[in-house]
Amino acid sequence: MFAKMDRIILHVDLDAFYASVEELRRPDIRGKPAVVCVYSGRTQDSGAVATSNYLARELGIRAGMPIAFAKRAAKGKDVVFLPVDMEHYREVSERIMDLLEEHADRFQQVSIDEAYLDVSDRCTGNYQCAEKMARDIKEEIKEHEGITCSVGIGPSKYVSKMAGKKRKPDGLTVVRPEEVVDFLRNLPVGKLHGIGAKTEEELNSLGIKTAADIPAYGLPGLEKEFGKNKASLLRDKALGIDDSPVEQKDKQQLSRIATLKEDTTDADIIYKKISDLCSDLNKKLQNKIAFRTISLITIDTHLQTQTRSETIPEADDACSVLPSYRTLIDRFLSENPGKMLRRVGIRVSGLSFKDAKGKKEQKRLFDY
DNA sequence: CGACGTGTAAC
DNA sequence: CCTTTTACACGTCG
Repeated sequence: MFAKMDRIILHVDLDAFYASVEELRRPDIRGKPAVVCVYSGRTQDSGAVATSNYLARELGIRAGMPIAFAKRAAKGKDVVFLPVDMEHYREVSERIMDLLEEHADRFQQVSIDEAYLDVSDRCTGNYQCAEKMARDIKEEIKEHEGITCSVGIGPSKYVSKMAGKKRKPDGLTVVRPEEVVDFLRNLPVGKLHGIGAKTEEELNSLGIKTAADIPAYGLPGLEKEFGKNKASLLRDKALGIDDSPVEQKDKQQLSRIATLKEDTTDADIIYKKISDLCSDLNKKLQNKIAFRTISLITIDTHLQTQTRSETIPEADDACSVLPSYRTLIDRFLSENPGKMLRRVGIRVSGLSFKDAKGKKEQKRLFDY
């Protein structure tokens, strides 16, 4: 009989990634707080913070914050503000991900700066081995690319992710299977990966403050509040239960969104922007990805998002479906008379991948 | 059930 | 005075 061995999974998170990469090529900003920004281009300083380095975080400057707020926090201090350069970060990321993949039996990149490595086979259940691997990986990335990362090790993706959050930057945290419940127990629910502001608020209002409070509340009670599905999800997060495999997933959708120079209700202005976004998306599609559903995304002056979508005969060229987008725009406008839009976007979904001969292929969507 | 729209979450 | 991209769950409608 072969008992199913416990898995060992590493979560690798590149520290303050965009900022770290900038510090590498801009030695002059080292030792200073640095803020990497997405400028929206409508006014000076309109836009949001993509990443800040740890010195900037000490000033309270965090990802997602409006640039104008960050500037206020930086007032009088020597803080460097830089625009994002995604192309460059993607190059660096790609090289690092290639390094990481070498160390894994199974590999899953989850974003530009994060990946899971299943090392169960090569470490045969030995956490010492996994820890050594993590140190080797950290050293290798430091040596080859000059940046630090934080690694979490645990028996599942979720636990490794939570472990990694414990010590940053340049951290290494191991949570063994028998330690999982204790490790999570006293964490505030909002700290659990997958529990955001809304759910945190809802849990708190029930008197549920820490992870341990969740199972203590009882599954039936949770189900009344959250429904069967989410209730069991919450309980699993509290107890560190996660069987999801480390595997590269196919993309389900691709989208592009942009901020308008000025708020508008004008179909022609919107159409023009949509047409730009289609051209941009085509660079990604490369005539290799076909789609069956298109969506128009709108964000109004109050930052409320709405979508209008339509399933169409399969297409592989975003620009070729511009007439359908025009229809969606007109539909949206007639259903929302006078609504001022701030941002507009497009999305294609129902994707399938085509090979060189234009034939449909099964997997491989994640390559693009 | 498939299509569509919204909400939540994470980066 | 607030970016961008993706995923997924869920409610609703026909």
